Amino acid sequence: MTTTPTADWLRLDQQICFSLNAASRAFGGVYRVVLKDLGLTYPQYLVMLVLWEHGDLPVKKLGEHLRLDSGTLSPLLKRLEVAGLVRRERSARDERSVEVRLTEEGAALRERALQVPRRIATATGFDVDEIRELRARLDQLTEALDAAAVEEAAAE
Amino acid sequence: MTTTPTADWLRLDQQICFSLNAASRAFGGVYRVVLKDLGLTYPQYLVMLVLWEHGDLPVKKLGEHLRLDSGTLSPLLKRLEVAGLVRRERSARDERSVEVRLTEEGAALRERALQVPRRIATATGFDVDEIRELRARLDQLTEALDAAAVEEAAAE
DNA sequence: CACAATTCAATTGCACACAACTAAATGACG
DNA sequence: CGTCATTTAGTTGTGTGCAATTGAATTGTG
Repeated sequence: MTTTPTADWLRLDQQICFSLNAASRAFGGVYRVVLKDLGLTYPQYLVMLVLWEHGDLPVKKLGEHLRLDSGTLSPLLKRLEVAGLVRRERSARDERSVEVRLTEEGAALRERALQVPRRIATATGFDVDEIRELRARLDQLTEALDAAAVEEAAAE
Repeated sequence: MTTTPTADWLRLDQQICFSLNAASRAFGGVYRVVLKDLGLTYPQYLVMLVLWEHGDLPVKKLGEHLRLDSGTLSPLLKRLEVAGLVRRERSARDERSVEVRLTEEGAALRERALQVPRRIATATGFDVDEIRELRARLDQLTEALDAAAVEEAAAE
């Protein structure tokens, strides 16, 4: 409705990306505290979530669920292996593929993790519906941004 | 309305943090493309935004605007200095402090950066009001999370 | 079967983010 | 004036995140 002067577009406090970035790091701070007893970082926790839900998976599939590539996952999985939570085994059927398997200890950790999402949800100060609403918005945003990134890259 | 079984809280697709993380990285992807001609990364762009808006600042103040500490800013500012966009000079009044100053080149870059926010805004697929709404939500979220992190940490 | 294209994980290099620590400078207080 | 707590950058170490490359294994095609 109001026309915005071009220079104002540069004002930091109008930058949606900055708010997103700040929220993302604020989440990181809460997760750091909450996950400390589990001995997990936030990305490691995400990997464990996927394994708990879907069972053993090759690295590739794991990456698809998390939108992460092997450059990120390889060292992360090695740390989880050192921690005794997963094993990595070459697939017999396809020697290129590496299966990530939960150990007993890794599977057992799930019990202690059950309380995490509720603690996080409480920390947001949002109720379930507000969280759902925000999630939908963010997913919509991600979809649009991914599409735009492809277009921008193609325009080079 | 519906009571959610505890186990479902662990389902990845319900994780607000995951959506936020995904959106944050999707933004990163668009910014990477858009900022490539400017020779800036996204965090470097944020630093330049602050300097363009507020003028020369000590590292400390810069960090307060961006919620970043010297461990992140020091190497980042060195890269901006190598790129010729800023100078870092010990304050005469307080030898502990380092003033970050825009060079001619750094100040000039602002002209080329003016188009960036609009390209980003277009990439989101949201109109101005939707962006404002989402920003408000995210800022509210960040505030709640920061407060919760302090409480959780204090509860140790 | 042979050979090119593809797939997949790992590695390398670069750039954050943040905790913990160091070191220098300042300021407050006795 | 001297001492000590505080402030401020910088450094180090760990852990992502991603682009680019490598190398091995597989698949598709003739």
